[in-house]
Amino acid sequence: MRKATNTPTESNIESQTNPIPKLTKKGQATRARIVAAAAKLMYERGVAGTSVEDVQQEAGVSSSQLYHYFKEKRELVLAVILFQNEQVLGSQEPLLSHLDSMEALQSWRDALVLYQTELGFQGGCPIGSLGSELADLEPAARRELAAGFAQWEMAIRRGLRAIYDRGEMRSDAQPEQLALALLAALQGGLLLAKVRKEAGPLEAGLDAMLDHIRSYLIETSAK
Amino acid sequence: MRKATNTPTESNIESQTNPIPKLTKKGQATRARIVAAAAKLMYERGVAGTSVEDVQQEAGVSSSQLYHYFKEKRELVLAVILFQNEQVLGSQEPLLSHLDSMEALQSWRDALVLYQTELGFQGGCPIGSLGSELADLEPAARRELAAGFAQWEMAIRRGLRAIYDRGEMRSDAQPEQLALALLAALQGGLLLAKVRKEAGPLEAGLDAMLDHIRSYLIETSAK
DNA sequence: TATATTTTGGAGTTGACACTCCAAAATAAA
DNA sequence: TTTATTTTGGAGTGTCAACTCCAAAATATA
Repeated sequence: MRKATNTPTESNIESQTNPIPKLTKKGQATRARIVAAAAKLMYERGVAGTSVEDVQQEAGVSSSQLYHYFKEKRELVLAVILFQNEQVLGSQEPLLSHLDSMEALQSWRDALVLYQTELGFQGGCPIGSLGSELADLEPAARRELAAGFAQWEMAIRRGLRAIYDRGEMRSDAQPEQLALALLAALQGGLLLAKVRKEAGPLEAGLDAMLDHIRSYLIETSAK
Repeated sequence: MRKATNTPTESNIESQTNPIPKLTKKGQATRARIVAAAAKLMYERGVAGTSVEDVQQEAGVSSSQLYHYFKEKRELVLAVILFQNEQVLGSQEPLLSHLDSMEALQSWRDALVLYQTELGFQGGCPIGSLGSELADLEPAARRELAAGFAQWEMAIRRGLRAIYDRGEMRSDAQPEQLALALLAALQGGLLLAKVRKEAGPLEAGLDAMLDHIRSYLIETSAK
């Protein structure tokens, strides 16, 4: 996205209200291919580092095709954000939907660390990276990214809340705060791991936060 | 930075080995003005979103001046990173160099939250933002950013270590891990706050981690 | 003061980028 | 089958980006 060039229309509401008005099965497939290609490239190179032409090549479509499905690059970026929101949340299922025990939290932590290690600590979190780049530049993008984080936070919160509601946590624990703190530690850990190219920060952040959560557990062996 | 255009030279070592070979007093001032201008713009718009021409205008210099002091944009970016490393660490002094009590940690936390609130949660951490954008694209930049984080981590670590060495922490505490975890929570909190435009995530992340550190304190009232 | 070096002005070059256009092919609707 | 709509190909277009060049002014050095 080139600074603030050619930006005649500031409107950005109508884009996601009716995202797919009338698309043939073939059309939907093409559109999906474009979004997936854009998501991949923007994850690897950032939004500004990915040209529309790059996306065309990666998806194997022509210029007119891309602009048939997306009015402008910004609209494609919004579609990519929705795509990544689904991907990130989806790829953590079913772990994410059952974070209602210390064992489940530990498994989730292990899976995250393992996955990032396999990736070589490249890319970090798709939502986090997009957030860092776009939050102050594209209000519409910021909103969607915040929604993605909120979904994520809620999934964690539900798990902690379940533990709390089962009476396994001291009453002075605040599952909501802990969930948000855990997400923050995760995001920070991912960022630091990406910059340092090592698992240490991610492990330290998550482990400390899990330890902290553990410290609120009641009796029944705080394993 | 435009994709991978005109990138004939991959060498990037000689740039910071001898950063300021022979510069007049006037020359140093001009160079400093350029770096400060670039740092400001890149913090606000990202590296890719800031053109060399933008920097020229902001600093009030001509094209030949900028390219007299910096061989290419990438070299300017490296200078900006060094600048931000100093700025970030420097702006937290003297708080950062005396994080050797819970009270000091709390004051530091309060200052961070207050500052971000005043900023309207824009920009986040200069090092973190640059890290997110550049870590996977510019190896030299990644190294400098990692060094900046390391300095930061060390400052925190020294504080926690002092508490530990005074015997005020349980012996099973790991000041090194806690320091890194605290930095992760801070970075994640900053990122989430930037995306959500509210202090909540930053407060939750830091408070949880400070609570966790507090839980290691021995007797002497865990205030 | 004389000479070497650094600093500056500003026009110019090359290429990439976001986006447009128009007609043809494919598909759906009637 | 006919007609309307969607999908596609591919060649533009204008702008802006990074970077170059050369000579003049300012400053340091001898």
